[in-house]
Amino acid sequence: MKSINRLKKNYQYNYVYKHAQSVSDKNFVMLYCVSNVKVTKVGFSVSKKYGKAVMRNRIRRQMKAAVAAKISQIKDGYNIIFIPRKNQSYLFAEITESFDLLLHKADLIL
RNA sequence: AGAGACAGUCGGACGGUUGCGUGGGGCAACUCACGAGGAAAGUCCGAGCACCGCAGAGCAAGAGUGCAGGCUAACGGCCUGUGAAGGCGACUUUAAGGAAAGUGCAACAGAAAUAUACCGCAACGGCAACGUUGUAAGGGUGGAAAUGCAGGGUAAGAGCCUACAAACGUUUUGGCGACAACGCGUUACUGUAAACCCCACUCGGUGCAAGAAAUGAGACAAAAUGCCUGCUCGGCAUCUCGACAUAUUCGCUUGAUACUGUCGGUAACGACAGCAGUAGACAGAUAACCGUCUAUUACAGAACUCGGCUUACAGACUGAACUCUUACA
RNA sequence: GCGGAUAUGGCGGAAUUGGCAGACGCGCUAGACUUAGGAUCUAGUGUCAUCGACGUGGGGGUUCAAGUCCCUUUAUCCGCA
Repeated sequence: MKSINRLKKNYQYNYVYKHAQSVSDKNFVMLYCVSNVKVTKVGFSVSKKYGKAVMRNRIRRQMKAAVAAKISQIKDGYNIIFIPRKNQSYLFAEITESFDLLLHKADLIL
């Protein structure tokens, strides 16, 4: 995942939280909104309640890997945040499946 | 053979595809090197470093430490000892100064809780009930009742006397010392300091979001305001200020570094020589998937850096041959 | 990163300087009253092998005695930026 495709600043996250529409399934929540830049930026948020640092890092990396595989298929000009809901570990395939579903629901796939 | 005790190590490996961070090379495409832990954790201590001018002086308050000697940059850490407690033993554990400076507290029970005489025992008086005196053996209460036990002694008793033991004080000897051994004296002074306190020693504050540079916006032309944690003294800054905003650069990683050997030391550790490599991000890299190895791996993720402590931990392994029990020779 | 607080029956919340743990309120259970329900009144209500023992988030320690003092640990909450 390229550095340009990431959400970086706290104010960027706050903007998305304020203006976002949300889509969710039983495992993940996806927040998205239209950006004023042409590039799509993706961020990940894992709460402290999810687990200890190792658990949080692992789910974040898996999510990153899942998004990196599809970044070329996603429409340009959106800010997206993914949040895991449950306190459990996932298989990589489950994550990919969920993300596909969510992106289709939100109609962000080219 | 069984059961223990001690010291320590590792903590997945290899291959494939696709990726990430930092640094080097290259005009570029790209390529090369390196890339989490023993606890990175908890934040319980100690330092470095930075700023508060130097980190200052005195007083007060507050906090911490508490057997001895040593090690260390320092420490509340470590080592070797001493005492005490536990274990048949190898060995383990230990906040272990002062209760004879003072204050407080000790419920209930019990006659009495730091001072005493309820029952009792004995003598004397009395017909008797009982009284007076002596006593602290025995009884019961309690965590604790003027050391325990045996003999002598006595009206009954009592360290009143003696032996053994206990506690305390002390001469001598040994030890750097904590302390130990022997002798002598005494039998008083309940416990609690992890209650206040006393004694000895230590401690200025804030923390890398410290702080320095840069850019931009803004404010003020004011001698009073702010800072050095309370008070007193003493001092500093303000003709620019400047975390108000940006998060661009620095701080940022080679350090009281690890390993190996020799020497010194019981050891912690030190000296010398050799050799080894070096995460440094800023929404934050070290990954995703697959295959093989019996295999779905424990606890767990650096954020300025070190030294400790504490806590968590699947499984695998090593050393010295240290103790006890049983069997056989 | 730095700093602070809390934890007691089913719930809220007491317990003085260490001295009988569960005061008080809510809830729950049973009974009374009522045709019935509500309200009201009365009694009970931590666990167990029920003499008694164990119980204040978990584990140790000091003390004759610990909810209270000390150490350690877990969870939750809050503050600074």
